[in-house]
Amino acid sequence: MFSKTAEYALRATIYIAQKSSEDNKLGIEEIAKSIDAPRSFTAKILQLLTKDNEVISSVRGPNGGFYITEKAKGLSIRTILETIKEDDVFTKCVLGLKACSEAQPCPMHFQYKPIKQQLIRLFETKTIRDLAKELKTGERFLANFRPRKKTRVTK
Amino acid sequence: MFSKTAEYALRATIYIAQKSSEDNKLGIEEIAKSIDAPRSFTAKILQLLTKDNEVISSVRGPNGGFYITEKAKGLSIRTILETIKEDDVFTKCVLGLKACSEAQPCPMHFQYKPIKQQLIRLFETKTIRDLAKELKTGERFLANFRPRKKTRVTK
DNA sequence: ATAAATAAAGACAATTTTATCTTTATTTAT
DNA sequence: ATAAATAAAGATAAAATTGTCTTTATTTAT
Repeated sequence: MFSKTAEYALRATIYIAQKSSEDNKLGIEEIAKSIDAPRSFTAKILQLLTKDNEVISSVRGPNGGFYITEKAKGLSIRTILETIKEDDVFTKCVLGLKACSEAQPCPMHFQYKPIKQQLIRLFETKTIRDLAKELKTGERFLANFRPRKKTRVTK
Repeated sequence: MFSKTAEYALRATIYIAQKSSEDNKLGIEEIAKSIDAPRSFTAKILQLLTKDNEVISSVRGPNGGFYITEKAKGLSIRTILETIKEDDVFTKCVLGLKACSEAQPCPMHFQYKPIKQQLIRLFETKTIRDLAKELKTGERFLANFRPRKKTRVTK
């Protein structure tokens, strides 16, 4: 569904939102490791998202790193995808027809329409904060490996 | 959502299903033109789909070309995508997490799940024949340009 | 002021996807 | 049998995506 770029962008953003704050910034090393993505590539993607500090904020130097403001946490997941220009799913025809429209629908158009609308609704409704919150409960995961079995506490 | 390969595969298959029969085969030239796809690339993709004549059938030589058997027209749209290995949408995690599962869900998992299921249902339910039929009514389009305005019949 | 730590920027490289071109094999019609 | 028409196969190339490395700019702590 999404490109690697989009996947890493989403994972990184959610991770940063969960773990960071203005006075607890995260380094690229930690971020990349935590979301199981290539370090330098992730850095490049974050550069896109830090343009004008719109989605992600960053500062350089010691104790620098990435974080997300409370305000930015209110942005929708779709916004992340729009920022990196990966929002084709929401706008394009399933069959890739430029001319596909309500007036000149492709054979999938009307059947796909309600699904697409749900997709849009989901990605527009869900905020960065929402996803970060879910993650915090420990019932959702970003790490790409099996969790260690809960060590049973023996008396 | 889909790669160019998948888009062309779907368009070509639907087109062939609508226009061809065992004794009216279509040449690659016509197919590519009709679905607005690069000729040689489309040929390559059709090669994948004609493997074992499973989805699309072909014969070489004069009056040769591509067609789809009545039996194959009963195949689902998902089958086309599976044949060319473009069915990630139906199987992979939205965030690209290999470890994502019911037991270790990503933050999007449960919200995305019903949408994914509808997607699967749509692509598994719809057959090649269904889409070809819709196309035949003239109320659906594959061509990627605006239709000429209906010439008004004057007395 | 200097050194250290960090992200940003830029150049490059590898891989995958998309696309084209040429040659070969097959089939049909003559 | 031969020529013509077609798809199949293979080789190559262009473009896009994914990934890495090096240098630069910025910030902080000393």
